[in-house]
This record gives sequence, C-alpha cells and structure tokens, in this order.
Amino acid sequence: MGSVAGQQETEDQRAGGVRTVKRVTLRDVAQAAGVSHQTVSRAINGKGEIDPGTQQRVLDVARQLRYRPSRFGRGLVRPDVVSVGLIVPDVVNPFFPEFVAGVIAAADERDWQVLVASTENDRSRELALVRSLGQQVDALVGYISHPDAQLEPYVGTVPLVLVDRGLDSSNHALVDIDTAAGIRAGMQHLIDRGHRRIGMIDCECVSAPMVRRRTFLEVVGEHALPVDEGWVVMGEQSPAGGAAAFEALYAARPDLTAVVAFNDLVAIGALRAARRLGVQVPDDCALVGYDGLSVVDLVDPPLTTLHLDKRRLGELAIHQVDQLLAGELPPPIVLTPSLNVRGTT
Amino acid sequence: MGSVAGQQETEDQRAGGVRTVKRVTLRDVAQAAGVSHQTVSRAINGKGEIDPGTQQRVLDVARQLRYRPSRFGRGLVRPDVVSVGLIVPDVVNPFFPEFVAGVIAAADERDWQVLVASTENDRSRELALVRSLGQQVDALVGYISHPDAQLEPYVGTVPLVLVDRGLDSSNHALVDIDTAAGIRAGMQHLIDRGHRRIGMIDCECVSAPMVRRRTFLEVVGEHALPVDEGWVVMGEQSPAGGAAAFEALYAARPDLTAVVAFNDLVAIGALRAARRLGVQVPDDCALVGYDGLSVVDLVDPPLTTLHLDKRRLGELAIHQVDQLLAGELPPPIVLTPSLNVRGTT
DNA sequence: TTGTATGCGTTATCAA
DNA sequence: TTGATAACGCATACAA
Repeated sequence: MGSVAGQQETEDQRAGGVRTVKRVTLRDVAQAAGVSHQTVSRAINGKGEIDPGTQQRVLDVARQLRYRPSRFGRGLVRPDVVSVGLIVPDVVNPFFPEFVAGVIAAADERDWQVLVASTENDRSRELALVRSLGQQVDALVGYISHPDAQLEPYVGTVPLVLVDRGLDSSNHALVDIDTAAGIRAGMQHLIDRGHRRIGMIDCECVSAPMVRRRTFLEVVGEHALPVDEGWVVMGEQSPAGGAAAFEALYAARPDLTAVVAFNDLVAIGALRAARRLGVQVPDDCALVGYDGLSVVDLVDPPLTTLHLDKRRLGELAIHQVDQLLAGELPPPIVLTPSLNVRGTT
Repeated sequence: MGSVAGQQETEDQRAGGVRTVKRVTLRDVAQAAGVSHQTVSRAINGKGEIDPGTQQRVLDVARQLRYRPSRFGRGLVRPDVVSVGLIVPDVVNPFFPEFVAGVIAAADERDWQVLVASTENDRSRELALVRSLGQQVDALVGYISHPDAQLEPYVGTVPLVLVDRGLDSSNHALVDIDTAAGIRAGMQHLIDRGHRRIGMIDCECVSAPMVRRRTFLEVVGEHALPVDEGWVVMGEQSPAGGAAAFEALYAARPDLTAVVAFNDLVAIGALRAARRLGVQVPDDCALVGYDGLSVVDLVDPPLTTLHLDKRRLGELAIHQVDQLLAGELPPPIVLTPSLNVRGTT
C-alpha cells in the first residue's frame, strides 16, 4: 500500500511548497489515493454508493496523511450548528458553575454548542473577549461588568444577552436578579423573628453597586431599627473577608443579634469568626447569607440564605438568546432569590 | 435612505424564495447597497481603501439587513482559530470547575477556544458527544469513563486527550492521577500518627475502580493492621453517602481511630455524621479526605486531605493537546496528590 | 460505482 | 477608490 510514498509524492507536488504547513485537504487524499476528491468525500462520510475496497483504501491513505475534515469547509455547506459564547468572570467561584451548567444544559437541549471563556476576574479582559468571541459565535451570553456605553463599540453585530446588571441596558437582552427583593426578604425574616439590632457585611460589587446596603438601610428606616455608623461594614468578597468583617462588626456593635452578609462565602467566613469569638450562631447572633450555594449545607450549622436559582439563570439566558436569534428583542427577565431557612437563624 | 426598500427588493429577488430562511450574505448587502460584494467586505472589516461615504452607506444597509459575517466563510479563508472541545461529567461537582479553569486558562494562553460540554453524569452521552463535538473542534479533552475499545469507533480522527483513566490507553494522549500513591501517602500519615484501627469509605468509581480499596488493603497488609470484613464500607459518592457510610462503619467498628474517605465530599459527610454520633474529630477519630476541594477549608475543623492540583490537571491536558497537534503522541503525564494536613488528623 | 461541475460566504489579488 | 476573479475545503446534484 504505497500510501507513505503517496504522501511524499503529494508533498512534492505541492506547488507553493514554500508556504507554511499547508493543511491536508480532500484533494490531497484524492490525489494520493488516485481517485477523485468526490470519492474521498464519500469514503470519509460513510455514505453508501462506494466500493468497499476503494473506501478502505481511501480511508487508509487519509489516515496516513493525517487528514482531518475542515470544520469550516463543512460548516459552509451543511446546515449551521448554532454556537453560543459564554463569558463569565470566574469558573471556580462556586456561584458560576451552576450558572454555566444551566447555560450548557439549555443549549444542549437545542443542540447548540457553548464556547466558554473566563475573564479570570480581570475586567480589562471583558471587552476584548466580547469582540473576539463575538466574531466566532452566533450569540453571546455575558456576565459583564462594563456599562453599555463602553461595551457598545466591541459588541459589533452579535446578539448579546447580559446577566445580572440592573436594567440600565436597552440594546441587549437581559436576565436580571432582584437583589433588593432578596435582601428585603432576608431582613423581613430577621425582623419577624424579633431581631432589631441587625448588622450588614457589604462588599464591593460592580454589577449591583450599593443595592444591598441601600435596601438594608431602607428596611432599617421603615422599621425604625437602630442605625448609625458601625452597623454596616465593608469586607473583601471571600470567607477571610467575611471573617474580618464580622470581627469588625462585632467589635463596633457587640450587642448585635443578627447579620446579613453580602453572600454565602462571606457569611461562612463570618460564621467561623463568630465561633472563634465565642458567639453562638444562631443563639447569640443570627446569620443570613446570599446566593444559595450548595456549600451552605456543608457548614455547621447549615446556613440560612437567600437562594438564587443560578441554573435557571443560565437557562433563561439561553431562552433570551433564542428570542434574539428569532429577531426579537425580548423584555428583561427578572429572577428573585427565595429565602431558604436553615440553621443560622 | 431606501434601505428598507432595499431589503424588500433583496428578498424578492432571491431566486429560490421558497427555501428556509436564507442567511443574509455579503452579496445581499452588496446588491442592496448597489456596490460589489468586495466593497462590502472592505466596509465591514474597516480596512482603509474605501470612501468614507460609501462605507457608511454600506454599513447602514448591512445593519438594516441584519447582516452578520459567517464564521465559516471567514474561517475558510483566514488563519484557523484552534478550538478544543472539553467533555466533563459534571460542571457543578466542585472537582471539575477547577479542572475546567485550568483547561480554559492554558487554552487562552495559546489563543485557543474551548467548547465545553457536559454529560451531566450520564455515561450514555459520552460517546455521542465525542463524535459530534469531535467533528467541530481541532482536538478533544475528555474526562471519559468508557474504555478505549468502546470509544474508538466514535473518536474518528480527532486528536484526543484522556484524563484520569489509568494507563490502559495507548492510542490517545493521557493525563493521569496516581491515586494509589495518594492513598498510600494518606495511610502512611495516619500510621505515622500511631493509628492502627483504620477504616475506609469507598465508592463506585468507573475511572479507577478499586484502586483506593486495593491500595488500602495493601498498606494494611504491609503494616499488619487489623483487617477483615467491616473495615471497608461502600457509600454513595456524596456527603449524604459519606454520612451513612460513616455510621455503618462506626456501628461495625466502634473502636476505629481513623477513616480514609473516597473523597472530600464523602469525608465532609462523614464529619457531620461523626459529630452527630458524638465522635470527636480528630480526637476520637481522625479523617482524611481526597481531592483537595477548596470547600475543605470551610468546614470545621478544616479537613485533612490528599490535595490534587486540578487546575494543573487541566493545564497539562492542554499541553498534551499541544503535542498532539504537533503530530506527536506524547507519553502519559501523571499527577500525584499531595498530603495536606489540616484539622481532622 | 465513480467523476465533473457547482456553490457555500468570505478574503485576497490584481486590474480598472 | 472600486470591481472582477480566484481561491479556501467541502458536499451534493448530476452525468458518466
């Protein structure tokens, strides 16, 4: 089976032999196998209408030559496979995998593909990603922190679904989270249980800046709870940050009876700090998290939290893509976290 | 600007107006704008060599017509963008996001794209995914449970990197985990601390069946530790499963002083069960996990575990892809977990 | 069963 | 500045 010889031959016959590694094409295989490129196509795709002998021969030659069909050539001539680009800030932060899973599942249901890209919490990478990925896909779903105005020049013509960024955006489809309603539910829960001396651990947050704190203060005002400096502390958005923030909060207000945390990770840090300080949770101090990560069930006691259906969030994003691809600009969809009472309240 | 009229016109002029939603092409825009498709191309890509007036006009028409460049048409004629398909069993299981992050990061470094697919723990989806995704990408990285023999017909010609499946595989590139060495290190640690009555919670595991148990028994034999029925229990691969398994183990061997768990999630379940049973960890019973999930630091006490660098695992997989794409079949790479002593031993 | 010719949507070359 | 023409790699009628 002079296939190896065939390969040599093919290489030599290449006219512009100088150019960089030319890709092996259907015609190269055809030439090497001494058939038409048509026959090769048939052999590769396993359609009938071909002599088993030649098919095998062609297949052998193809393997020798390391032939791989070009997805572009194919895509051009076959019904398009829809592909969606997904941009998230971080794949490891336990908030996002569930969201990504939702996107992938909903996409899969439609036989769509998902290209996942992560900015690795580097905001400066967002814009470049929007542009480059946007050129390679049929639509984009993005957990993007940049405001519309900055985004626009990079978006080009790609249909875009923005997630969790308030309703400031109008050119693109939106899936949003009603954080204010969530915080409000958490506060109400604490108030219902008789808490009045409630503190908050807040964090920097580009997507919904100040929302938690603002809502907190609103509710505090509505119920005439004690409020002045010291009831709200800022912390790093991490367990360690939550621990430090709790310590600061406890130092300033040792008589507090409940804390609302920016999110679950922060709350878990606060929980550990409380334990270290000898503060019993929930007896001495109740604690409410936010996000509803699955890890809240692994800590002790399990964390009461405002549970957001992150998987659903992803599914809805794909739903919005669907609309966009159909030529509609759908109205925003808003998801509200639901209170999940466990062991810390 | 009779662009809307232009659109009508274009639609009407389409010969086979019957066919399903034809995609808007460069030529459609050209016709509507009254220029050559070449000029449209120039306008879209913002190359110079075009009159600003016509450029603007063309751009307007393109927008009216909702024109989007075809990635296939482009891909055919521009230097290829390498894309890697990634198949994992589950995006939500905290083991995988770190792995995925490693793959994405290493791919990104090379300006490659990553298409992520999940089998959602449904083994039966693996093969179909290998085939379909394999056709759309330049290489595949797979956390695949099927043995080579079953896999082969579905692989086709796509370069494939298999992760964590023992070294039974030869046609494909491999990144493996030396689980035996990990378990051995964990056992040795316990033995060094004077433990002799050690139990194990094992789970079903397709990728490395029996490895933990086998290694456990080897070490037990080498050190003449007590061994008979009851020292190894099987459990579901989850915190709940770990809890149930610990209860069973404790019921059978109430005098045990240490437990090696299948993985961290199982170990965390065991930890909770121990607490419920009034067994102090680590004083009454030490506990060693496996995987090194970041959640081990969130439980109390933090879990001693055999830490596997999952991110690195992903990076190495891309490294293997690199070799494969260069035409080499690289030797397997083996990663060994390292003992991470925290609060449960 | 096999080969020829054509078109998919884009960019590049070159002439006008 | 613009346009005609030729690739790019593949699949599919249609002819042989």
